[in-house]
Amino acid sequence: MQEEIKNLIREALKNLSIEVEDITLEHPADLARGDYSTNIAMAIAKNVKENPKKLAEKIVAEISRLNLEKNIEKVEVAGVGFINFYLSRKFFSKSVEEIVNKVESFGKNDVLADKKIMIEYTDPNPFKPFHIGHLMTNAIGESIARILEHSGAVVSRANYQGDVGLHIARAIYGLLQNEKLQDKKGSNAFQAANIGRAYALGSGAYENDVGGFLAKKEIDEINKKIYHKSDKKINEIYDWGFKVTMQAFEDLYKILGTKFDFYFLESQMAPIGERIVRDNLDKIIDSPHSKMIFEKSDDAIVFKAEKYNKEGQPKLHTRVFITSQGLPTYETKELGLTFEKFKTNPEMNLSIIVTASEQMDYMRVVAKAVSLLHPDFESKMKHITHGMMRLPSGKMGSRKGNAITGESLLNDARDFILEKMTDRDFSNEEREKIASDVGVAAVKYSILKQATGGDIVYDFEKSISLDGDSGPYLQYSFARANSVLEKAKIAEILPDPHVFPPEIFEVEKLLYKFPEIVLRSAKEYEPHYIANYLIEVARAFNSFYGNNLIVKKEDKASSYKVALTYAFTFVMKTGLHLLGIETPEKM
RNA sequence: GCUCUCGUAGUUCAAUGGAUAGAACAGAAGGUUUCUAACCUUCUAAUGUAGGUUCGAUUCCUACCGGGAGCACCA
Repeated sequence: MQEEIKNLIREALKNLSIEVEDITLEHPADLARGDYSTNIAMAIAKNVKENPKKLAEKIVAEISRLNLEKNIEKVEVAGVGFINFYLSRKFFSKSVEEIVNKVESFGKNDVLADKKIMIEYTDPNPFKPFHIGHLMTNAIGESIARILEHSGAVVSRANYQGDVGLHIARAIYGLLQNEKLQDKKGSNAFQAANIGRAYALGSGAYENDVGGFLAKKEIDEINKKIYHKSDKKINEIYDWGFKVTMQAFEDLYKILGTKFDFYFLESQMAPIGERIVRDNLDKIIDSPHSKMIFEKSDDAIVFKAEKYNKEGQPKLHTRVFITSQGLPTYETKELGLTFEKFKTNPEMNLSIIVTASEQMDYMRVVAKAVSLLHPDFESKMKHITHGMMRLPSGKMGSRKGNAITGESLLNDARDFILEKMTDRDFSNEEREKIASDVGVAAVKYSILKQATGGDIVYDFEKSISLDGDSGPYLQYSFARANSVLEKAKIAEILPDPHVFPPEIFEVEKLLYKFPEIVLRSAKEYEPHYIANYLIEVARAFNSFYGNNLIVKKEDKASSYKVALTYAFTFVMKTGLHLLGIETPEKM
């Protein structure tokens, strides 16, 4: 449609002997101002030395002369020189027909056809709680993965875990201090929660160790034992703790709707990265200034990235890759990880990492090192960052008063929804499943409704709120629409997009835009365009629902309204899927 | 100090350089013998400050003010 209108404009301009390179065509913010709009008259008015409004009128006259396509109802000049296009009733009924025929493939595009993309996200560490930041990364990563898939990409999901390091020593210290926490009965979540408590215990002991550094010393000792696997008892605890916390994460992924294809462990990436760093130590790379990548400095191996700073690009700084103790740092592991990803997937076109924005600066340094070592990779790496979950002061803690973890938040959301569902007639199993899906929707939506870059002020009450601008609102609209369709089946009213009524419903003016929205989300790696769009569509549908009786035998347009309702459910279902949100048929 | 980010209704968020800055929550007023009221309808209310570029700026540039993050052996 967009191209059709552009060609029409181009033709009209040609008749007026005006040449243009590019025509911008957009949707006016207000539906009352038409379905498409162009600013072309204003843009070229200066060059042609004509009043923009008069020019716009000439163009419109020309377009009208060209015989309007039957898809366009009318064209008019508005404001200071905009040309607005109003699409015809027929266009909208055809778009409803298209959606009904395509079902859930409506909205797909092929800009990334056959591209192989790996996306790494979530990255919780074994022995530590899955906190709300992981929830945030997971929601964003999963949604982007699905959006890219909808654009034709072959996506693999990767998770990267810190399976060695001080955090584990702290947890094991805690477990040794309080053996009750080593309870091996109960669910994975229960055991993992105990390990989380042990971690908090060990962490506190490590940091507040004023009495002669006993705890600190002991934890450092445990750390070495973990590294060398030299202590049988610690090995046993480690094996159990690793397994049970990783399994607890899996249980959460299942609830969240994520399935990873690759797991990378820090301990395995370390030697890979270390070899790369040591092999390139003091090596002069081929560059006009004969600069080195890795060099020694105060016994450590560092990368003085600031040497590569360029005007107009983010400033880089020095990072330590191998400590003076000879141990690889996070940067080296990340370097190893990057190379390992490309090695595992030689055909990979793009490697995406999703993390919090605090990691932005050193990831840039790592990326620079990678691209100096392997220039091919430079354009194939993308780091997507998101803000922090900030808590409004005085509102800490979950409903049960504990610290908020990802799991407690999801549980609280689910319980809150269960309370709301008392009047509905469901089996226990159904009820649990629906409450879980709606709870996940509430949390995910509150993360995905805003642009990924910024912080999110995390308000528990609001995040599980079901009103207005929320995930459950979207699901509710979907469930309602389904209910209408059930009724239509019973009444034997079949959908028919051809018998349309004269009036055009607002929801129709939104549904056909879905593919454009998906495309934009894919290009910008931004799920929130879809979230905002779905709210608009849901609102329009709820309004339609409120003002029309859809299933009504006597109404000739009933079968059209049923078709429109089907179209709405398909778009909503697909859109929510792209956000990583389930669509219960009933709620 | 340097770098990166962000400043929009009372609050939490939108707005590919365009028209009357859009929602939600909170507040005010209505709506249920009809398909799920987790809903609908109506009202009140905002671009940090000062310049610049432009026909036109919330958006781009500069300075300032204010919040957040990062800046050598933690991840």
